[in-house]
Amino acid sequence: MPTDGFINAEVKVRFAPSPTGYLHIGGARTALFNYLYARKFNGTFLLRIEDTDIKREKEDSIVRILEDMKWLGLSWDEGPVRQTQRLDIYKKFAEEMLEKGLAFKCYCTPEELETKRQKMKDEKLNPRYDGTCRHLTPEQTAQFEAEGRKPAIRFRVPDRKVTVNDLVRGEVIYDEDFAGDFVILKSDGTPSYNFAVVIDDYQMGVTIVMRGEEHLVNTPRQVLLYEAMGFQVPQFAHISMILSPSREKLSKRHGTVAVDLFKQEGYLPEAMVNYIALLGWSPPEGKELFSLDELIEAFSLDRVAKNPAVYDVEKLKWINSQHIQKMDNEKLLELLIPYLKSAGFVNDETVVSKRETLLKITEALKPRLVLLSDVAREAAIFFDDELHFDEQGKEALGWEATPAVFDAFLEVLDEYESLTADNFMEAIKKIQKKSGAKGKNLYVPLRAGITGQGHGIDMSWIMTILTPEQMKNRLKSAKQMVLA
RNA sequence: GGCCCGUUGGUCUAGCGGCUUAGGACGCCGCCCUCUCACGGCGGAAACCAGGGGUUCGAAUCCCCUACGGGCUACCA
Repeated sequence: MPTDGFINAEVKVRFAPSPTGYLHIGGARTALFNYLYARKFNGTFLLRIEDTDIKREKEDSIVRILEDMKWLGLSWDEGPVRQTQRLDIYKKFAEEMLEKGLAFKCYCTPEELETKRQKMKDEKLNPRYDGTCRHLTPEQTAQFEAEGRKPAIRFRVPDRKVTVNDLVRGEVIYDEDFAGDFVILKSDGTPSYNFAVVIDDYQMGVTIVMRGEEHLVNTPRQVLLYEAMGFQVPQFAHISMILSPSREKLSKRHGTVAVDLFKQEGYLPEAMVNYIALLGWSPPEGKELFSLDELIEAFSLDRVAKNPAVYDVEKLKWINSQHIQKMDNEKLLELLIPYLKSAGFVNDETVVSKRETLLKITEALKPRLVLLSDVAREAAIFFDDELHFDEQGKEALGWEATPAVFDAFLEVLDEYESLTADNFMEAIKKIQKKSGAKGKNLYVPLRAGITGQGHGIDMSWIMTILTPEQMKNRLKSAKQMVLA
């Protein structure tokens, strides 16, 4: 039995989404845990698409899910395998079960079943298949066939208790009557979910079935199928769900839940992965900031919580900002460029020609970025030469010391080709001496004069990144404001 | 209705019978750093461990009941 703590090359896990839309953070977490487990134990990570319900659209959805997984950095070793490409396999196994008497054909129509189900509900009975076709005579079968009815194939569910041993939840026992004979092959020849998973997980050699809690109750049915067919039963690990802040099942109504939308909003994949891991798994030590590789190292199934987690965007934001701060400037700038471009601050040419300046801006702004997209707002003072005054900036225009500071600043600026980390303090001192202002009375007018704002990043950054020419122009228009 | 799973500050969680006056993180508040904002550092408020019964010398931790939340009960996955 593979357990946490030693390397097992036989470990094989899988992520098996159904292509019903996009990858949301719950699915992403299931994928992540599988990925972490596979990597931790040198195992294999299989990706399988459960697309047997042909009524739903899926092509677009599959593409999106694969892209999201790649973006998160969750690489898989096998697949994607599509269940729709394996339909004859399921059919073959279903027929085999028929031959062995483990299953039977059921000619009941969906309408008939629905009527019966409703009736049972009304009589406060458990709505389940009543066994109508369990013991059909050859004559009855012939009769139905003659009517042109297409049969579904149902599993003859054995009448006994089933124990599921779950790596997260422990032993869960189900009574003998927990389920009626359920369909394994629909009348259109496609397999039902419970049947297809069992065949697939068995044939693909999956050793641990790690999935969402919504599948826990399906598990005894699957265990029965494994045993009926003589397959070795894998281990199971059911991960609790992720709930919205209103404690409901997550859906688009609760803000951003789709992975690709987080990407658009300016979250880092490593931050997403870090945050998602913390929902339902707790690190062995106090540490909470992890890279993917560190997660692989630290992950273990026995620290996965049983209770559902409510997702909280505030903590995600914090984690995102932390990952941004850790990133080196070169890499961060690359990620920022798309946002700078769409804000109209840079283009293909200036990205190259002004690279040094852009790197300085990146470094200056780094501590203030929560989302990558914040750069559009934060970097505006460097690219937009028109002053947009905020309340404090405007107020500073009226200060007594302001005109003198502006004039001193203009004069001093004439003395420099450019301001740098080395001569910046010297320039400030000169302005101070000429204007007679110091401290707040010096800095706030300086800041307001070239950015229009009363607060913001360190003046040393602003004055060394902007050119003297830019600053002079801005100061002049600020002077106009004072006079007006 | 039945069957399962869950319930520690607003949120994520630690805790797996005594180490607990219940620890950490986000958020919130205050102080420090500082021209300001952000970062960072320090400190604080915030949980009668869902409620009630047991078991035990001793329970957030074990058992039972109740409440609440969720899942499943399909020819959805």
